[in-house]
Amino acid sequence: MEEMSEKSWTPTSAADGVEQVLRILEGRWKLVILFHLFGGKLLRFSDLERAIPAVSQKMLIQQLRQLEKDGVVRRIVHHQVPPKVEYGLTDWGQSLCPALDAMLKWAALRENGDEVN
Amino acid sequence: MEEMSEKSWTPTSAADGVEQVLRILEGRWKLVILFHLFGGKLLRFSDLERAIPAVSQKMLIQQLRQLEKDGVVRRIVHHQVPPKVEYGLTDWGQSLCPALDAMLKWAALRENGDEVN
DNA sequence: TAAGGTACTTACCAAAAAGTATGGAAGAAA
DNA sequence: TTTCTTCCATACTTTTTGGTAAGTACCTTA
Repeated sequence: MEEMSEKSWTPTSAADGVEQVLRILEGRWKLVILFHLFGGKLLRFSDLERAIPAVSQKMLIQQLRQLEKDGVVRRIVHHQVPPKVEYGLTDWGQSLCPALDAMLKWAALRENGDEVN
Repeated sequence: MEEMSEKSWTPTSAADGVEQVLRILEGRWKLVILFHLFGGKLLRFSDLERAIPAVSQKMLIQQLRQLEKDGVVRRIVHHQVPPKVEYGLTDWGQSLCPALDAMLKWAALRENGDEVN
């Protein structure tokens, strides 16, 4: 368990790889959005507003757009009036689960009294 | 593979958990520092400066201090003149590997032509 | 006495991210 | 014609983060 993946990384290239992921995930509201969409759920813009009351419309759409651009979220437009737009995860977005799980497990290690020094 | 860990998470609590991890990892230089310290290496302040030429002293010490405060990095002071201070990872810091690995794997999925839609 | 190496501080400025407030399009229903 | 719903867009302000430059403390060696 001394290695990272199968590829050979330098400290810099590995850091770059992880940073790409962080850039996708970081942003005040992205994780909450993602966790609301996991499990194949499709939510409308207004559903997300209700689910995350603290977010402003500007922030919500901004984070959704970035997630979409990064290929994590997909946008389904129904041409109706009033408008109906649904948001869901792409397959790649769904496949984030193991990584997030690993982070939660790491965070959990802390409380479990494992010596940190 | 539909669940997150063994615990029951709400979208909000899971997002909070992951965000705690992101807050530790995010910061312009933290990942590079971490990847330089992986494998039990002990590096002096000046070693890190040389290893990461683009970082300023202010930034380097700032990121190190934050990592230390978060329990990821440990600081070993040798009382000498000129000063000698070494930095290394804590056990918990080392145990970050699987999580970072999962992120690299996720990033790699993208190129592998797996349909994103 | 002066110069130098190591590990920092501090003051100051710029850029990026987040938040607030308001406005608008597109029709359908009253 | 006015109103209503939904999904945004835009201008502006505040907060956070990152960066630059300079200085400091300590003791050693020449």
